[in-house]
Amino acid sequence: MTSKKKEKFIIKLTDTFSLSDTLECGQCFRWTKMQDQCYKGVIDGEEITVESDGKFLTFYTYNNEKLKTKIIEYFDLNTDYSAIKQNLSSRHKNLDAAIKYAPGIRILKQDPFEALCSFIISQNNNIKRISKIVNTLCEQFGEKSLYSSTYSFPTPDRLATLKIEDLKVLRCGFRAPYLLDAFEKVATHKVDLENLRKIPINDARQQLMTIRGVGPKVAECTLLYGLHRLETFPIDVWMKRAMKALFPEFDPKNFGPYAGVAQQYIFHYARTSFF
DNA sequence: CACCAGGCAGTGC
DNA sequence: GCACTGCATGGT
Repeated sequence: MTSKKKEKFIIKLTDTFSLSDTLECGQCFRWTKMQDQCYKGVIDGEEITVESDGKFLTFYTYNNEKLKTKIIEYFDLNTDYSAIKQNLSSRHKNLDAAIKYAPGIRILKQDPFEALCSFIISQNNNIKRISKIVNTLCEQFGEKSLYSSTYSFPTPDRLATLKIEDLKVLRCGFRAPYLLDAFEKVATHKVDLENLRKIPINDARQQLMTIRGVGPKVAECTLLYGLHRLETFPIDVWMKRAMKALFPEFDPKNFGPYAGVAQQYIFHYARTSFF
């Protein structure tokens, strides 16, 4: 490992933002908490340490300032969340309560392939073990960072060369064949992830669900967290409980074009406060 | 020991 | 269409 010092960059925040709520609300699996409001992770293959006091977002990286643009993009800092939250708050008083509970949450713009694989792994699983499996996948098949011990998320081409026995080290059980099918379909462009950004949402859902092990929930999470399709609305066990308790007789359609953002506030509220 | 965890595929009706 | 079940693994 080369000894190289990380450089420091500062981004001024212009809207409500919570680093911890954004990274710990269940949408991502590869960030490690270093201390309060300080996390280490990987964006676009580069190890990054990020901290925030809510007014500034400070990051440390071995790369140059070009990463600044990527980080602003990753944390979705150019989107007007006050407008989105205003839109959502007016739709239901309990949604307003969920938003006020953790108003600094943003929907990350993660890599779509990483999101797809992560949420295939997430099925019938818990967040701690999902993180463990995703990190092992990176350590086993990703590229090691030049200056540190972190690994990038492996490429579809690399993963498509693997056989079922290669995945035993992941200890991901019945999900292994699902991952293999995702690797193959993405690598061969039978499922073209980038194309899913622009096509009609139901076509995108159908495309993803041609992959074994990808049902409505995993497809929805891939579209929301990997492709920033904010109109999607992943429903898992927590969301079912929350909908029943907080929004009886309320159709998810009524959450409008930012239903995915609503979902994230409700999910976090349900999981950490309400029940 | 049972039951659960950000579901899904297979089966039976 | 809808209800039910098994599924790998690790944690309570």
